Amino acid sequence: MERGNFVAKKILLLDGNSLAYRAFFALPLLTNENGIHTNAVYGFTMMLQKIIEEEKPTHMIVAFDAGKTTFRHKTFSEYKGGRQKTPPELSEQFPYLRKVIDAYGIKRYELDNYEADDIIGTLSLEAEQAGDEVVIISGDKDMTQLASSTTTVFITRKGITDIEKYTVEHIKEKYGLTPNQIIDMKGLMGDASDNIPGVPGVGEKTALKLLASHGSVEGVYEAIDLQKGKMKEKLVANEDLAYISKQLATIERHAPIEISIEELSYAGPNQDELVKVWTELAFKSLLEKMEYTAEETVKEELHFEVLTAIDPAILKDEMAVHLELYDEHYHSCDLLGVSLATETETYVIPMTVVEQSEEFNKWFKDPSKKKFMADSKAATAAFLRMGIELKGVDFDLMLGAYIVNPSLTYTDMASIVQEYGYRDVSTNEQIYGKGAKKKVPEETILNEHIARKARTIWKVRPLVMKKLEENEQFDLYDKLELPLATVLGQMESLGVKVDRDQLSEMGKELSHKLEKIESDIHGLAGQEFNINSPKQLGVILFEKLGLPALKKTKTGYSTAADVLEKLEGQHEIISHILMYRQLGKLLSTYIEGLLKEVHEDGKVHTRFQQALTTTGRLSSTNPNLQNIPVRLEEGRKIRKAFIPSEPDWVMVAADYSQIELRVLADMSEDERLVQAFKDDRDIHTTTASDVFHVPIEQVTGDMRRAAKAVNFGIVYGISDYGLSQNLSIPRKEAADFIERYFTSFPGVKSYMTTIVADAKRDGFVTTLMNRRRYLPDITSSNFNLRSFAERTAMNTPIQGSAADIIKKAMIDMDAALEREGMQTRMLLQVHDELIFEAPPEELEKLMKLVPEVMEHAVKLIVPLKVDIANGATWYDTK
DNA sequence: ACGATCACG
DNA sequence: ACGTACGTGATCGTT
Repeated sequence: MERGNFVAKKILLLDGNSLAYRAFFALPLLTNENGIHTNAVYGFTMMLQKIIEEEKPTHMIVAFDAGKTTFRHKTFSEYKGGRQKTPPELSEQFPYLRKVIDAYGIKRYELDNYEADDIIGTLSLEAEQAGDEVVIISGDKDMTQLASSTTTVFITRKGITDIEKYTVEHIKEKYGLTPNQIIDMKGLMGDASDNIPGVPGVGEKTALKLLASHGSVEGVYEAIDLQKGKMKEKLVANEDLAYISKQLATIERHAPIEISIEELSYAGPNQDELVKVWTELAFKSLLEKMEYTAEETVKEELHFEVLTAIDPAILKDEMAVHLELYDEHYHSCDLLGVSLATETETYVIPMTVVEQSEEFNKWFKDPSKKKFMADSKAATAAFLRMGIELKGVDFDLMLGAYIVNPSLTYTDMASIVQEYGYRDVSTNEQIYGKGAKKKVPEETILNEHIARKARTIWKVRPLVMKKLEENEQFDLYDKLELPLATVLGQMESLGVKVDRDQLSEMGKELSHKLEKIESDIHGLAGQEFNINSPKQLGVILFEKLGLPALKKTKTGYSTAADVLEKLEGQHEIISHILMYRQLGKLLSTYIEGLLKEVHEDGKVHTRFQQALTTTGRLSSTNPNLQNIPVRLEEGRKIRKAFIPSEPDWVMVAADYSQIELRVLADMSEDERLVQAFKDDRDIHTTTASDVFHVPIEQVTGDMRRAAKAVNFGIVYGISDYGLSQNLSIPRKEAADFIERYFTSFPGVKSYMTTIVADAKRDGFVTTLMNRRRYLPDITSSNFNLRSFAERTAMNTPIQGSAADIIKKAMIDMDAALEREGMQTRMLLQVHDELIFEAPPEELEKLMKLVPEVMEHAVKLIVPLKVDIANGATWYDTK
């Protein structure tokens, strides 16, 4: 942490492909309990552990070869020819290898048309010119050509952890050559493994002898007359091959890489991620070793004071404040204590002291006293349980870190701050344990943990702020996410009233229906079995009843709804199973599940996850109130149980109409799409009319349905296969639809092309409010990974901008209700809609106010449109 | 702990 | 040739 800029860099450049091959062939073909081969990943990991420990790098990267062909193939088409295909046992390990590297927090890089060598050659040159110390690690001796006074090349011997270090001196000693002459050696002797020919008949001995007297390939041919006999013949006959071979063996040191040394800084592994991937791979010995070292980690000593009473003098204008919670269920869990920190002081305040201190409460709700926190929404909601108000939140560590990179998982504070190189705080798991063994530790341990958290916030805040500024994301963070946290905290605390009797009544009815359907199914099957078990159901349908198995999953037959629907005409049992599934889902998830979540106040208090999705959307848990049924009437009835919390009040629901397509219109500036929204036309019908070249009046239901699917596809990052699946049509036809769509909406097409190109150039995409998502796979040579990243590049700006807009609307709405002095309460957000409860006397005003505010949350080149409805229950807001 | 399934936008 | 629509969470059965 205290590492100053004056400390020299030590840069480790690893050749990923070469090392993976080495590890694969050096170790026996290990298989873990899940049947995955792991030897290459294991060997690579062991090597990584050792090298990090011994070399203590400040910067690291693992470079990979991209694709099958490189610029070298243009020179010599047989380059690397005759090489055996990568064994599948090794190929399957590459995804895990990438996961391991990511968990270590090490950068990965690959570049179309170039090999790992070239990336490393280019980076090492950059480092050399800056005077930095470099270590290159590979299994390929070619790399030794890169050695210099500041660069050492480590080549793995036999095993993978056994290493030979090639310095300039070592190369001189061993071959009598300079690093540059290694290339000449390859030119003369070739390299069987890369299918570099060299001069036939010239081996290492001869090559070294020739170079000793002539210095280089060029030198040998300038003095060719000094050779005689067979040797001269061979050399003369193969002069071209010698030069080509030399060229092939030369590592490119000016590859067009879009990454610089500065971006490689290495801050150590993300322990949580490492545990995850090692568990997946079943690397037990490494896991045990980590637990051992985790406890050994030495933290900087911290002095703090545990307060039994609060002297107002310690409460400053700016303080880090942390509320420690026993678990993530902050609407119900124990509150374990509060800590405060400034530059010089750290305090721990037990909850009993907090509760009794009027001074603290006053300071806490004073908006001019700036609080730096880690999860201000949790604190807002948890303190509201005790009737304590929190105002003046000026920093939120979790939100800041999330804005900087939404792709990371924010499990606890230790994992967040590790991203910023800070390690002086334990993970919650280390302090409380996990599973059945979880418990509150003795007071001294607990207090230190809590104290360290406030200290951590204070320490890491400037680093997060700097990142936000650098990325021009401060406004997104400060004007959007931070104020939203408070709004969300209040919404969660308010909760939504649930009519338990209504749910129980529906549950009874459903149970009876399910019993009946169950016995019907068993009757039709001729035996009893568990309908909920896809395995047992598969056996009944596809073996006993002999129905055709149309799709398979990893584990057996697929019995998913889309598969069963295709079988509906073939056996009476199918429709019963579909009905059983539908009703069973309602009963277990939405009746029984929901009832379990109702608190003593007769309300459900969801938690909106604000730092979770990669696109910027919220998510909702315990219970999830963002997926309450609506599409089918039976399910929709569940919404009758969501009622206002005051007598005679009403529920109000307002949703954005086609917000994602409007965002697309805005970003693509496609003329026809923009005009369609300006004219307030039905967008799917308009699309159908354009794509099928028929007047609006002649658009049939099926045409509109197809157009709607295409519009969805466009938003998702279209592919012909995806569309064909959705519409159950041949892929060719789907491709044709897409083609016609792009002809009609050329602006959309060029937007899609541009956004993917931008993502390739920048490594990330952005939304309306400058939210970022990094897409490292966009340059991958793996078709699947790359395609996925490309679709994400198209989808994230759309989905994420829509998320930005409704978040802004929520903040504006909260302010509007406050400003108008209204009693109406905002309760829920469901991605494109907001749900309120309101007293009847405010209804008329509200029905105007909400659309007004939502439609003007941001200004796009197309209008935003909001539909609003009210009723006695959520069900009735349609 | 994980995959299959299905609920939502 | 490759094989998937984007983003989530809860429940169930199986390992």
